[in-house]
Amino acid sequence: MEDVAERAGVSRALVSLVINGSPKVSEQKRRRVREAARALGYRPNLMARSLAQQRTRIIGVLVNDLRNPFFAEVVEGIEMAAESGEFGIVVLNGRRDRGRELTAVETLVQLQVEGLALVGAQLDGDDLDEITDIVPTVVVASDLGRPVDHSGVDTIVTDGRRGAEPVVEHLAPLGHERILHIDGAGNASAAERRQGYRRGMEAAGLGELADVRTGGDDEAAAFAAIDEILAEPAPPTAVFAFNDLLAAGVLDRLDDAGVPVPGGMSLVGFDNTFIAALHHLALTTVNQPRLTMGRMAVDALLERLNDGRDEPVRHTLEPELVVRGTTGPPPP
Amino acid sequence: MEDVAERAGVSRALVSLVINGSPKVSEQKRRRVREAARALGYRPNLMARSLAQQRTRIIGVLVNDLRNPFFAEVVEGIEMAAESGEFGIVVLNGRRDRGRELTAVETLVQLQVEGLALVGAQLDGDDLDEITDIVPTVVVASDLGRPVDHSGVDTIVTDGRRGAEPVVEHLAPLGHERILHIDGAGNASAAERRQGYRRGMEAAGLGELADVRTGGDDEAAAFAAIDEILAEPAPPTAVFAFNDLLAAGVLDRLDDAGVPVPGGMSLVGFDNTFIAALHHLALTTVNQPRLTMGRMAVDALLERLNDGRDEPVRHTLEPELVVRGTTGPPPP
DNA sequence: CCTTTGGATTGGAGCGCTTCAACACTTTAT
DNA sequence: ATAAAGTGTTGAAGCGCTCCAATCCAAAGG
Repeated sequence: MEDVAERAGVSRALVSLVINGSPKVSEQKRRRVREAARALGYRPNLMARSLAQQRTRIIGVLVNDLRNPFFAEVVEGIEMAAESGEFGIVVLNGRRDRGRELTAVETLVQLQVEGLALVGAQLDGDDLDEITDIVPTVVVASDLGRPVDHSGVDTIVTDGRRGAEPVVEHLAPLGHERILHIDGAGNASAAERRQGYRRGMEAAGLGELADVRTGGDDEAAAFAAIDEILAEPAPPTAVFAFNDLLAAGVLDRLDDAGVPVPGGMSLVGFDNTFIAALHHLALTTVNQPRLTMGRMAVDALLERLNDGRDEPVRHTLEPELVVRGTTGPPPP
Repeated sequence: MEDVAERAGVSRALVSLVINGSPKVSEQKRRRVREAARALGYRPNLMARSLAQQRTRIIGVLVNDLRNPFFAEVVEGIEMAAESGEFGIVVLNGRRDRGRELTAVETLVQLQVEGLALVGAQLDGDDLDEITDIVPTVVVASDLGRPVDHSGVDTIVTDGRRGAEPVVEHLAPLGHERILHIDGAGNASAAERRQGYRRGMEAAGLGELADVRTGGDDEAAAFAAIDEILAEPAPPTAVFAFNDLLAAGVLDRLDDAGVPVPGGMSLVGFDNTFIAALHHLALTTVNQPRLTMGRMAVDALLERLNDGRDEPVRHTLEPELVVRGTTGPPPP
């Protein structure tokens, strides 16, 4: 910067003004500075700038698992919204590991992010308590494992219960009674989806038959559960999986076992990722408005940052059942 | 930091030493400082630290499209390798837009990243020329559209030609002659894969029948091409798509048109993403060692950063044909 | 007892930028 | 003519940290 100033024959302060597009710089000097900067290949140091400016214009994003297309798309929504709000984002990948999530949040805070978006993170209220005093936080989730209750935290959730109930309401009238749920294990969104399933079963008068097996959040996590139920005397006629990835795993396993879908078994996923839409899977699933979730998350943060809002908001989005080809009447 | 120092009854310099784990601090003061820091909820400011230290320990990653599982996994490989090298990564998403890629690189440079990894980026030599003088760069690609030739740039590529040729070598013996390639359009990796296809066709004595249609890099990009060829008098009996996503789109469209796969048409993808492995697709495809590519990219950067290497390296990985269920003999 | 040694601690300069008050110079009002 | 009010421009302080050289202190050596 020194060099640029010298070459343009002005002070460092003026260079700064030019770079930040200040209106009160004469056209002449502006040109001189611009040219000097280009000639020298000058690039402002973002670290120094942030330090001096006491702001970074960065939103930190912690995401549960980038390999899951669902999260990738939420992040994309966040990115787009942040961009139009003149913010950048830094994405850190928790890779399903709570410990990693913790250090990731720590890193983001130390990076001085101005807002924090937790996408499907496993962290709970206690972990966040300290953080949210420092930086506005928004939790984006399919639903909340343990409800967050802190005035510094906004939440954007799709109502997992109201997403899961319709699944049962769709299956029961088709004639299914033994409907199994393979859950998301410790996943943040698992609990509420489980609960929705249970309520749905009860509402359909199938409360006694409700059955939940432990799954996880990727293809492989379903294998054990499927092998297990197929070996049972009265296997379920329908499976409701925690998410699309898991459902894809179920589908594979059923295929291996020669069970036709939906002829021999109906199957429902969750998230409505592009995988579910592939005709060869044609997975019945529950849609979540991913891009919208991302946008709302950023909006919530910007309201705090720009407009000074300081009471929390809770946005709940309605998930929506998308019926495709993996559900039908149970086998006779 | 001032506060911590005061509370612990030491100087700021000592606090710094404790935080950076310097060995020459008495156990007593170390404890005092640690405790004061905890009590005050002190968090070092990464920006200030980087500025003073003149290094960031950050590797910048520019990725073509995070929604594509292929790239997501390469990034995951990069992340893991960076982590074990004590580096953090900042991932920016080009979202298939060259302009965005350009600004993203600019941002990363201004962020003072110590290394730059371009994953499937569309930028070419000219764009990089200026950058690579400043920061060690590694290009990770399925292959190189235009070969990069700059002493500051390392490359990790899978040989697209040697990935594409075997596809033809697999299809031709099955009896296919009219083998179509739907390409990646302007995508960085498209050219070489196209070339591999052409050579394969020629080697199989089918040079005359080589036919390339414009595609892209996601599901939708294939629709036009498929509709087109299905309307022709002598449609191909096999399609080799630029990548798995594209292949999935082809599969969908063939499904719509009632063309059985592989009965009526054989289909091959590229990348061997988890989508291809789903039994219901069971897509024949070409594997690329994604995690390895990511790791090698970081290794290349670290060699420059830590060991001072300054000649470029070119690593070429061998892609591998994975035969699944979407290829078979052509219809009679 | 004084000097030496070496480990522990500290003051202060400096990293590259922003920003504010002060200044110099023009223009307009009086 | 002088004062007032703008414009442009600049010097210098400060952002939160690191790190070097200098200092301090206690133990060891003479």
